[in-house]
Order: sequence, then structure tokens, then C-alpha cells
Amino acid sequence: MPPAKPRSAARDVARLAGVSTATVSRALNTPEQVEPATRARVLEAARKLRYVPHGAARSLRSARSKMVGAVVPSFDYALYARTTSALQRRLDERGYSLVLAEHHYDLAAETRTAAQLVEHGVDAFVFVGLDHEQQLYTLLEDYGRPYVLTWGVDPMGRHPSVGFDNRAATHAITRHLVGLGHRRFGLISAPLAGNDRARARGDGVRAALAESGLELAPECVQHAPISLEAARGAMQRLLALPEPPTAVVATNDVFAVGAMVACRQAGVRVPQDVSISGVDNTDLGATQTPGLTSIRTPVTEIGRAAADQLVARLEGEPYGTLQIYPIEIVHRGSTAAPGASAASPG
Amino acid sequence: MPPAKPRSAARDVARLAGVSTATVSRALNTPEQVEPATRARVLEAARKLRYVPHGAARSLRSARSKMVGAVVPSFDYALYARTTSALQRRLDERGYSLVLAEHHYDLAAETRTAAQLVEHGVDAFVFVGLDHEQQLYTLLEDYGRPYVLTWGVDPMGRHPSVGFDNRAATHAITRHLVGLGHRRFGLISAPLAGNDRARARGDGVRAALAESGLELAPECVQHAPISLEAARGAMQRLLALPEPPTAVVATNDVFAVGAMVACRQAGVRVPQDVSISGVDNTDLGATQTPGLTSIRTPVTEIGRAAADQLVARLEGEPYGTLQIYPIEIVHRGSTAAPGASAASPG
DNA sequence: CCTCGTCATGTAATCGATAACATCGCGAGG
DNA sequence: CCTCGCGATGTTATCGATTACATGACGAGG
Repeated sequence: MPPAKPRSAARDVARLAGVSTATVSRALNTPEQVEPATRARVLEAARKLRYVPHGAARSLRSARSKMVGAVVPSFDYALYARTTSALQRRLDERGYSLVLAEHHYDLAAETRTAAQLVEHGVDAFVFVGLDHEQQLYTLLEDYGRPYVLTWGVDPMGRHPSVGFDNRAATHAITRHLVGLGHRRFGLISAPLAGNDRARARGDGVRAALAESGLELAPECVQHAPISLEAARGAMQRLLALPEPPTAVVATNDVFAVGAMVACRQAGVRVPQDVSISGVDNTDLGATQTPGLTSIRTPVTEIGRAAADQLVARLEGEPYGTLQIYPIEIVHRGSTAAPGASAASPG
Repeated sequence: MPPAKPRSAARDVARLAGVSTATVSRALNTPEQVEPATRARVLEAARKLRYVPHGAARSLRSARSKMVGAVVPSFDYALYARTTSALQRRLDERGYSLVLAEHHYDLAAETRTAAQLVEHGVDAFVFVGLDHEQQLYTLLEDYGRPYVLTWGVDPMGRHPSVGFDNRAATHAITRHLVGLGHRRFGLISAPLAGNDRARARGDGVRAALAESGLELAPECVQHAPISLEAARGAMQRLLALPEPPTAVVATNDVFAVGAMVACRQAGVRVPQDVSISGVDNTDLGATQTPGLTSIRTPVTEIGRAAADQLVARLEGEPYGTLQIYPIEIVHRGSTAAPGASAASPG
């Protein structure tokens, strides 16, 4: 490595501009406090020296790093990526940076990661879902770090959250399927441990069925890690049942597409032999043949709202702690009345 | 916000353990330098007080933040997400954290973002592709920050890079299609500005065609931003040509799937009427009907190798600056001889 | 003409961990 | 028995920007 040119410090800028380091700091941070002529000299000097303030020194002194941390389950799931992208854009507009980490659906890892980020001086946090270790909340409170939970709304309002009603999402889809005449349902869901979204979505299915006097047979419920491959296996098990379901509700699009793949391979027709629905309305589902009926979830809205709330709190502006966005069914060709001929293509 | 409990500092741990702050620091960072009994007392005290070292103070003094920054074009493209995920896991294993940012295919934004991260004390950088502003390299050199370019390999070896031969990827696919008997080709590519991957992939197509005395008609080349919708439009334009191509090479799977959607809507059969191929071998392509022929690219390998190289450089270990991974065609049903009946399903 | 307040700027303490240097104690070698 | 050396630990200067406080100049009001 070539010997690094020593970075310019506030001291160098001060010398060049003929002022003190205090004035440099003021010219950059509270420009209205400094004579326009002086300010101009300082800014010019800073530009010439390509001065970049030393963030560590700044956070050390001012206890502010202008970094927001997001700890998501996985980068790999398209939805979180979209939300994170929206989050970053909005933070960027407000002069904050995003630090991103994943915990691979391990809540203990999530707490450890958050601790590391606190160590690095991250000012505020975004988490996914409502299920978290008590220890995480303790950490955040001890260090006075604001946070927002996303993708779910805390019914008790104990934690600031932005999201939508996960239960309502699958409830709406299930009602739709019941309305089409389905009576025997399957459910493909993520493991429930530490995943409130999966629980709420499962509950939505059960509640909608109960309203019509139906229920979910235990053998018709399959849990799988979020991957196409696992979902394919889950669907294969459902198809192998003596009396397979005529409608399968998947708690997200990845599961639903995995299920469609399994049907294709088994020669089971969608939607004539089985209807399949997802949640999240991803490109993956939308481009299948037939198109996947799904629920549009407020992916980018969540990211933006989380950013707005955190920045507001950090800057001492007013903010609301609970934001619920509406969802919407997107009908495509993967759902139809049982035994019907193909629905309009999606 | 409840009044934050003042965070425990090294001083508090020192007091509780009956040692000096220097010993606390040593017990945590260079444990072999401290008496086992003392070390145990310190660690116990740190645990009790839930002590988290102050990262800003540490970086200020030691000029090390243990953070690696990755600036990617977009979180939204599944491939970068996979690579980033692998990168983060490996960094985590080595005791580093990942700071992630996106630049939305804007190289000036990329440089600005990197400057911000330097300001926050990020130790080393990962970038995507070979095209970057000279100013970015200057910044990195001035501040002595190691970096790796990913997803492409620098033929001149001027910059450390890990990736694969983008040109070879489309070259191989095009040769395959020529071998099947195709003579009239289409290309759907990302805009070339600031995107060396797109350029290399386009070159690969042209080179393979040239070897068989063929060429790409100008009207058969479509540029589009990376989105399904844009790719659909591009394919519609190709289909509207007086003499549409019988084989369309897309420079990534998103384009290819967008093209398949356009065909479906236009009643054009894949692969009988037109063959379509992608690059990157994503789930999106793999689950289409028919399955998309694509190129498996070393997504996770790139992330891991980038992490390994940077950590090695930061820790003063030996490292190689150039790593090229092999690629592989994945044949599925979307490619066949022109006018053939359906190939084996994918 | 003198005093006081205000605005612009300088001076120096400060944030918390690290690391160079100082010190202490103990065992080995002369 | 004394000294030297080394390992363990303490003391303190330091990283760079911020900010409380000090200073000095200038103008208004008595």
C-alpha cells in the first residue's frame, strides 16, 4: 500500500483560512454564526484541501454519528431489499447514512448485531417484525437509541411501528378463495419461532375459514424455511395427501412460486386442480404462468416512513409512532373456482 | 424518550474490576497480555455492566473502525443482494461489520457516498464493476483505504478485482445459440454508460457472432434500465421489427424474463418462435415456463473472496489482487433450434 | 465621553479508548 | 545477596472536532 497522504484536519483548514479550528467547525456546522467573508474563506480552504471531517471525532464529541442502522432478516428476500432501498434514499435526502446488517432469522444474532452497531455509534435503528429479544429493547433503552419496528404493527402500541395488518392480508385472500367455493385449504408458512409476520398471516387464514365454519386440517399446514426449494418440498407433501387441498395459501410469494413449481412438475394444473396465492406481490410471482394472485404490500412506503420517523425523533421534530398502510389483493390467474377451467390470464 | 441511563465506559468497568482503564482495554483487545485472573475479573465486570466499547473513540485513537463499506448499484437486484449477503457473513466471521449503500447507477453519487463513508471511518471498500470516477480512486488513495472491484476483472490488473469474465458469459451463450442454427440475433442490454459489465456482455455477443461471420443488426439492439417493465418494452420493439430476431440474448435474467413476458402477451412462443437467454441464473428465470437458459455466475464466491481479500489487507496478511471464477451455462427450455418444437422442459 | 451589550472569534476543556512510557515486583543469574 | 530483566499493570498524552467560556471590538444610550 502506498504511504497514505496524511488527511487534512480542521487544523489545516484553519491555518489556510487564517482562523481557529473553532471557526472552521462553526463555518461548517452553524454557518449563520460566522461572518460571511470568513465563512467564504473557510469553505474555500476546505474545498482546496479536500477536507473531510473526521466522523469518529465528531461522534465522540457530539454523541451523534448521523448513521441509522437497519437489521433485517435477510438481504436475499426481494421485499426487504425494496424497503431498505427506499429507507436509504430517504435517509440520504435527510443527510443520514444507512448501515445494514442481516441476522438470518436468528433473534439472538439480531441482538448481538445491534450491540455492535451501537458500539459503532449508530444513532437509531430499524428492525423487521415485532418479535425481538427483551435484551434488545433493554440495550436500546440503556443507550437511548430510538428505533422503529417495520412490516408489522404493534397492536398494543408499546413499540413504534410502521407496517400493515399481516393478519388482514391472508384473511382477505382466504375469504376470496372461500367465496370461489374452496372448502379444503392448505397453508405453507415460514417457521413461527421469532416470526410474528408468519404467525399473523397464519391466523388470518384460520380466522377467515372459521367465519365460514371451515378449518385448516393439521396435515394441510406445512412449515418451511423461506426458499423455493423448501416450498417445493412442502407442496409435494400437500399433493401427496389422500385428500389434497384445492386451495393453498402461501404466506409469501416465494412459497407460492415454489408451490407452483411443484405442481408443474407433478402435472397438477393451476388453477384448475389447485388454486395458489401468495403475499407481497413480487415480480417473481407476477411473471409466473399463470400469474400469481397476491397481496400488494406497502414495501416502499414502509421504508420511507421508517426513515421519516427516525429522523424526526433524532432532530426533535414531532412524529407519530404508529403508521398502518392499506393493502390490496392483486388478482391473477393462479386462483379460480375449484374444478373451473382457466381464469383470465394474469 | 426516557432519560438514557448513562452508558458504562471503560472507566466504570475498571473501577468495578479494581484495575485501570488500560488493563480493561488490554483484557478486551490483547487478552494474552493480561494475567488470567485479572482478565476474568475484567470480563466479568464488563458483562455485568453490559459494557459496549465506544467505537468512535476507538476509531479516533486507533484509526481503525472495523467497518467495510460496500457501494452497490442497487439493493433491488437479487444478485447484488446475494453477493452482499455472502460478503457480510464472511466479514462478520472475521470481526468486521458491513456498511452498505447504493448509488442507483450514478457514478458521481458513488464517489460522494464513498466520501461520506470515509468520513465515518470505514476501513475498506467494495465496489461493483470496473467503471468508476478517477476522483474515487484519488479519494481512496489519499486516505489509504484498500478496495476491491467486484463482478468484473480488470484486464490490465491496475485495480484489485474479483469476478468472472462477463464477455465470456454471453460469448458462450451466443455460440450455443449459433450452434442451434440461429442466424438473426437480438440483444437486450443495460445502458452502457458507467456500466462495464453491460459493455463486456454486449461485446461477448458480437464476438461470438463474428466468429461465425454473423453480426448484430443495429435495430436488434435494445437498451433499457434494469426493470421487467423496461425489458418488456424492449422486447415488444424487437417483435415489431419487419424481420424479428429468432434468438434474443439478454444481458441479465431480469431482461430475459421481461422479454418472455412480452412474448407471452404477444402470443409468441418461446422457444419455438424465439429463443431467449439470460445471465445470472436467478430464481426469477429458473421458475419461468419454460425455464430460462442462463449463465450461473459466482455470486456468493465473489462476496466471500472480496471479504477475504480486504480483511487480509487490513490485517497485513498476504493476498492476491486478482481472482477470476469460472462460469457455467445452465440449459433450460427457453432456448432451442429455430422453428423447433418444444425442447425438454426446464 | 463612558459603560454595557452584542457579535465574531479565539482558547482550551472535553468526549472515551488506546498505546507509549513509567513503574513495580518477582525470579534468575552472577 | 544484589542486580538485571521481564512480565503485569498503572499513568498519561493523544486522536480531531465540538462547545463552553473568555476576549476583544464596535455601537448605542445615558
